[in-house]
Amino acid sequence: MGPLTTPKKGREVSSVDPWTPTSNLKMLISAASPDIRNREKELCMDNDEQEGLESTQDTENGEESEKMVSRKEKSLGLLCHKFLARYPDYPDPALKNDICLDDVATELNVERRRIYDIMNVLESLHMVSRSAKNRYTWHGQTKLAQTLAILKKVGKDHRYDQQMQHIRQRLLDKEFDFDEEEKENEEVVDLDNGERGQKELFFVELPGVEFKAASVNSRKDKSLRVMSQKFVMLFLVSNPRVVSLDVAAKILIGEDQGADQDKNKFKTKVRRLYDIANVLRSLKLIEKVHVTEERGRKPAFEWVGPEDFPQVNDLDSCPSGCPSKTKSVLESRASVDNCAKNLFSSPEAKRSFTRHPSLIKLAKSIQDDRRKVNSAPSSPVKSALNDSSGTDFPNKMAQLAAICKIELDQESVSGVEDPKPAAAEADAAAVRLQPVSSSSMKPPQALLLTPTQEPGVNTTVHLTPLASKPTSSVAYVPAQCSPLIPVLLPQQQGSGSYTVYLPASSLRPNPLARPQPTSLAVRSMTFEDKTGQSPTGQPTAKSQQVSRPSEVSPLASKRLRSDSASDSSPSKAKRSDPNLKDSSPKLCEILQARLKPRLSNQLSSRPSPRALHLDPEFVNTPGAAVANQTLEQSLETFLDREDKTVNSDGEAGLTPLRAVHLVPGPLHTETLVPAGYLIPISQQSLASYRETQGSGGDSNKASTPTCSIYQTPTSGSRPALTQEITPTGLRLHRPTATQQAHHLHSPSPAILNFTLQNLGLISNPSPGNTFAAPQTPEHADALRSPLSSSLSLQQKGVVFLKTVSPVPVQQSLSAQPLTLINLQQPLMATPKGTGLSQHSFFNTPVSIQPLAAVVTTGGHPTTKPVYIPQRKLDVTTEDS
DNA sequence: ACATCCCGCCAAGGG
DNA sequence: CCCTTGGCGGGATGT
Repeated sequence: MGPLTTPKKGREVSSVDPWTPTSNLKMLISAASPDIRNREKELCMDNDEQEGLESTQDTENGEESEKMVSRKEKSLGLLCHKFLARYPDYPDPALKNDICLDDVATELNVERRRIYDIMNVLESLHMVSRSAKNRYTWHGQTKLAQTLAILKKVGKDHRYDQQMQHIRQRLLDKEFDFDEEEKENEEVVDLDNGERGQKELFFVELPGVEFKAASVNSRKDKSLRVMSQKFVMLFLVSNPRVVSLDVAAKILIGEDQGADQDKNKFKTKVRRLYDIANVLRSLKLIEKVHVTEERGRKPAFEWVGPEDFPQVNDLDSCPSGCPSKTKSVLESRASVDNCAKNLFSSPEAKRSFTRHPSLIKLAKSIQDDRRKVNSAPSSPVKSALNDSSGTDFPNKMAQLAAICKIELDQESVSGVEDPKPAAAEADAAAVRLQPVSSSSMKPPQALLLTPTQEPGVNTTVHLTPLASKPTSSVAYVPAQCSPLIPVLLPQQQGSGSYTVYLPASSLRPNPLARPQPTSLAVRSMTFEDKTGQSPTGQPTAKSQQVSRPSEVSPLASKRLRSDSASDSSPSKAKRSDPNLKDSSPKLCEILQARLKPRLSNQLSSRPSPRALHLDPEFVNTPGAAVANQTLEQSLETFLDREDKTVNSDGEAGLTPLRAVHLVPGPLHTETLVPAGYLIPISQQSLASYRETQGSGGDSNKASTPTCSIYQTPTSGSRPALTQEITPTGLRLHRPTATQQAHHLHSPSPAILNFTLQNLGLISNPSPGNTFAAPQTPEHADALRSPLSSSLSLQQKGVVFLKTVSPVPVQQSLSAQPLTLINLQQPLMATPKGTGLSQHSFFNTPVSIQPLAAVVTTGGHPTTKPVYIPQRKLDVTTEDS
């Protein structure tokens, strides 16, 4: 109820008044805290002295007074507020919102260096983009939803959630149980690591935003930018949207981290995280909180931004590429070129990607670290965290797949192809609709506000169909499920595609050595309610827990083995990488080619459609040597891999249940990803591939072309939500049923496939997501996998966030907490919620104690699985 | 004593 | 060579 109302309100409000964070800020600033005003005054002018002088004793001069100003007044967060106040949240695309660093620095009266810090994080969210030397272009939140969706997707692909779990566990273990379990875990982990070496990703770009300045290209991988994106990803993939500083730092350090340097590195990383966090706070995307464990409180941040968006799917929808496509063939071309450039620093790229110097540096450092860590043959690694090298590969593949999907969507849209099955259509519709519904979130509003842009473009074709069908209902649902469900991004400006740069860090197959636990260990958590309010009661959700190492280990080991077997060894992976590289460019071309005809007339404005960048290092990976394989081969490999992985997962037995029930055939469906790839193929010599795949991998695909595949995720996601709601035990059965029910419209095999995919997808989305990635080798999760989705849900459901602010969002519904929560969050995102929060925030200018957030998890009755929450976590706002 | 994180040195890269 | 970027870590400031 609360949630519902909230949303409505939010929407209403939004409808009435477009949500403009900036505007709100401005208003708040002007109206609210004097402190802020003072600061502004100081900045802007000199006005007089107002009370602001407080700190200063005498203040002879305004200047001096400023000097006296407490450090807080100079905080990056405050500076960022000031900066944000200067631009509209949703700038008119038509206008050129140019930002001159010099001017800003002067006006804000700060050193330039500080502006760079802000710009870097804003850039990581694509709120600005460097247009030229001293110049940035302001995008505001126009692309925020899309960006977040992508980041979430990428984060999941990289299994950040798992990594976090591992780290947390590790920390806990160390703290608690030092030895035994740890060792086991370590070993397991090690194995996993060996298999997967996870790669780090580099900067994720949006289609429309790409780096404009050539200069920029070279440094895309800069830490602040990338770190910021990673940091955000952590929030987006974690169940309770709470990320503790130490965990984040460890993950961001490069997974590896050796014990020794760690300390220094850790400190530095933490410093940067604070910098980033301050900006994100000013953006109202996160709030500071404290996680309380038995041991003590740890600083942490909670995501308070929009939640919803869909994953990659969004992109697809967004991609509406239509517009982009339309923009121009030229652009596409250009984009392609860019892609190529990005991907390959040098022409030689194929063979070995050249790294940018910076990259090299990173790689080195990373490698060094890893070496240290790994040096021990069986250095412990966290299974979850890392992924085997193979994993990395898959991740990349996934990214590519995502891109492909997007493109496919576009194609389908433009082309109208689609033999989609009804179900697929429905799903698609849902997805597409979502954007709108989702719009409850910012994005939608944005759309409303600025109809000009996106409007027509993207949706034209897509929307229509959707609308026709289930629109409202469908849309609605998604919204609820939002978290899991893929939502289309409202903003379609950008094409769906995004570029991901992978760092070389992952060079080693087993990158992660398990970090040694630092003093900071985090515990797994269960959230308890602190305030008595645990929401309505149900309360108990558990946060996740870590599966016990011992338990996991066996499975993990199994999994690993299976994976390895399936994977055909590292060599394969290596090969694939190269292939990918090759393929990616090709794909781009292909896509473009396809698009061109359709696009024929488009506005040239559209930048590149999408580019994928794989990390050069990728190439470097173990074998490094790479032969060029044809795209086809690469694709095939990729597909095979996925299949295998999938199978392996099944083998793992982790969650065979799901797979089995859902679909026998469907399993193949996983091919979703593959499908994406397939698409590209189709263009070239696609047909053959598809067939091959289809026959070999999935009959489904063949039957349901890309569209179905594409959609699948969406539909799947939804169902998953539902399922999740249900208790664990029931879940399995139920979910299926529900899903089916959802899909009832069209029982076609395609549907089944979708369901399967969905399951997989679902699993992915779910925090636990053990399952999600077909490829994931890991392990411990495996146990969870079946449950994982449920757990995650539970967790979600369980967790209640309370905001000090009136808004609220806290209610948790007993029945389907998740849904509610999701809604709420979105609501939060919605104007009202935000407004409130903002108010609070603003009121307390500098220090910000925005909302106190309390996360409580109840006991978590349901979790049967191994993953029982071991410890409690209390999150409290830190105001005090 | 510890958490935060500002400040600004200084290197890298581009022109 | 100069200027823009921005990594990085000392050490000040807040709690």
